[in-house]
Amino acid sequence: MATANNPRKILITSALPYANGSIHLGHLVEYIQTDIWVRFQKMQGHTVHYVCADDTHGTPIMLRAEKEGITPEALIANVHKEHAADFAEFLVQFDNYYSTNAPENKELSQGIYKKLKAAGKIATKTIEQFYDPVKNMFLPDRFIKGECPKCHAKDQYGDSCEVCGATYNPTELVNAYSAVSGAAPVRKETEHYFFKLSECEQFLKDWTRSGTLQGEAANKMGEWFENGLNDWDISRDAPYFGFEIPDAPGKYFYVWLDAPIGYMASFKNLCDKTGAGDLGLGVSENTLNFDEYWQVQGNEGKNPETELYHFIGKDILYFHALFWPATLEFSGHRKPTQIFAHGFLTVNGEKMSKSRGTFITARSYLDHIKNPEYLRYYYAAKLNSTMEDIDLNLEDFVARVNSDLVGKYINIASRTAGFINKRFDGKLNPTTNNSVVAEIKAAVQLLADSYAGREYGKALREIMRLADLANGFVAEKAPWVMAKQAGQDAVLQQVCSDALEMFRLLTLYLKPVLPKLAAEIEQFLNIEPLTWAAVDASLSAQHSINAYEHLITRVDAKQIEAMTEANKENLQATPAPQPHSEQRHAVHQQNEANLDTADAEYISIDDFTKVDLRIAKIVNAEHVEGAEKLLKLTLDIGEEQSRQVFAGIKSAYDPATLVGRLTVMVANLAPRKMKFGMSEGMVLAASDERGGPFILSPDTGAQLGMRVK
RNA sequence: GGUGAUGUAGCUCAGCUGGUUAGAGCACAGGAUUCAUAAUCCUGGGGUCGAGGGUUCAAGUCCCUCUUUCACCA
Repeated sequence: MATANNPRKILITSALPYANGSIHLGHLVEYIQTDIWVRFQKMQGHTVHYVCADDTHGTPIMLRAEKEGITPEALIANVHKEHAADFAEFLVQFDNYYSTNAPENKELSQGIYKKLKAAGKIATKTIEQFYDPVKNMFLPDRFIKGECPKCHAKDQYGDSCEVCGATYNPTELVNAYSAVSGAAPVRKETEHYFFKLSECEQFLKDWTRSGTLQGEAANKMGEWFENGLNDWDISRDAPYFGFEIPDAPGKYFYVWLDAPIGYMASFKNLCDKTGAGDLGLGVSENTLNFDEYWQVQGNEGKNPETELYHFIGKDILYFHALFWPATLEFSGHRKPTQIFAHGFLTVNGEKMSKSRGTFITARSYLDHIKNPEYLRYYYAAKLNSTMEDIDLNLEDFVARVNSDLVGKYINIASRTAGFINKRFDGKLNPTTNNSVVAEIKAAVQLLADSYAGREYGKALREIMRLADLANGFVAEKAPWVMAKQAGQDAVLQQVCSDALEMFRLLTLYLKPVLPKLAAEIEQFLNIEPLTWAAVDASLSAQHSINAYEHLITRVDAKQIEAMTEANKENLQATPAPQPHSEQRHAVHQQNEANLDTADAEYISIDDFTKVDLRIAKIVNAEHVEGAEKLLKLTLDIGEEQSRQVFAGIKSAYDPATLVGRLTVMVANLAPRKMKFGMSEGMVLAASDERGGPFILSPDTGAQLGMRVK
């Protein structure tokens, strides 16, 4: 283990926010989670670098800039300024907040691409994509709109319907049109560059199981492997805002290729800035060495000298646990030490909603609630190491902040500092060997472990339990009684000094979460900035504290109301579409390579006769262990061997009632290997949102094996 | 449709490898206290741990079925 003399060298990142919108409370879960971890590690005395950047490339940004009549560069510069200010006010303390549209990133992206190419991991393939013939550009799915094929709601996106929730391919949209020009999209061939992810399967299987992911995340990855990995489409055609691919004019890197490389670029930029002060002095201790953090060192590709951690949302696990490590591996770089995925934010138990006023931007929070540390505290109280979603319950938020922070914690100082200041001129007594102080100190390891393990909720529960003890101590000693009695001065001073020592320790424990408040308290207590090692110190004899000024105020529920009201008003002004998840977007990008070409509205009779429909008798039906929706059916269609078919009808049928029934099956469907065995056909059943599934039954007289046509 | 999660007091959440009458905070009720921007302390009411079945001497905790909510994929 690293010690204070041998600090660990840690590079930490949060996911790059897209430069196409404001930071909102959902984003902040991640940045606050990461920042707390960063601050904790720094308090431990480790060498920590926390970098991030705006993710600036891609079609949405290009089009938005055009719409606003400015260059993409101007757009992302504005957004960068806004994002940086939001993060700073929420006390998210990056060591560097950069941009993916930077020379370092261009050089690194192109360099990595060249190495992947040299390693034989790049291929080209001609694919067909939707093309806007008026705008003369290829269209990502989300820029194709039309009527929902299921409920026929107008103006739905190419991947899913926001009215009925159906998901589909853009090809299924009725009367599709380009969201850019309104023209009907046409299909057009184009050559794309692919990263041969399919060849990286073994490496990735090993890597995802090597302790780099949370258990749930590793399970999730197993799912991808079962389906087999597809090659990853990493190119886009001009016009595109991004980096041009070397030796491929008119072809650009897909934004998701250069986005994670932005982690490296931001760090590179930091190294260069840091190194500038050491010109001519050789390698100073403060000089950051880029290669030390990114090149493979040591054996087996592991890097024992430095650590690399990525904090991400569970929606982009795919990119960080598959594409990213593969990209690093085959371009000769080190891989992340661990990836920490967190869940999403809900507000009052539901998805953030503009109509309910719960789609709250960082700025709006600051305008109404003012104090960012309330949100940091509340999130921390809810956060753990899993990928579960966390809920911001606004009523609970008010209650928790007021009772925990104001009522319990700050109150300890508030109720005792007055005596010290008024009666003893700010002078403290040396701390006795107080049992409550001892218990608070004894929690140090548990708390360190909780923070390190990202179990912030557990840490804060413990801290609040300790705060309760401190208040109990004050209530028991009743200093206000002593104050009225003669000859009790020394005891009074001692009790209050003890209470302030408790307060100091609690402040230390809370500092990763509440850094600004902690700094104010350090000033009040007249002490050096608290580090984790300061647990062993104490407020010593004859130490003087400064006058107590009220440190924080309660939140008024009216502020919350005003905030949600204000955000409801925003809805009228900006009818912006609900942002699509990055995951969905990106995976559809990938699937574009696999689009079926034949998609005519009519099929010929020949097409139909290809389907061999038969009357089948259900000779057996049973539950499948481990399957949530499947029944295993044994079907007789008059052949020598009966067929085994897995059907997703468990929700509607009890197996016992099915045995003996006649139904209709597709007899010539290619057998498919499923998790529970081979499925050798398909049973027909009707269903939609009104109910189902309902399996088909032939009219009386039909015999098993008869052809349906 | 598949997969990964999830469902514990009014609200937000703890409950590790199964083990005494299921916990906390908030809210609520009663009492104490007045140092503290009505904060604090003590006591109390409140839960068939999503439903059903099973394993076990013993299950919130393990297994099966159904179901809720969320996410990813098809």
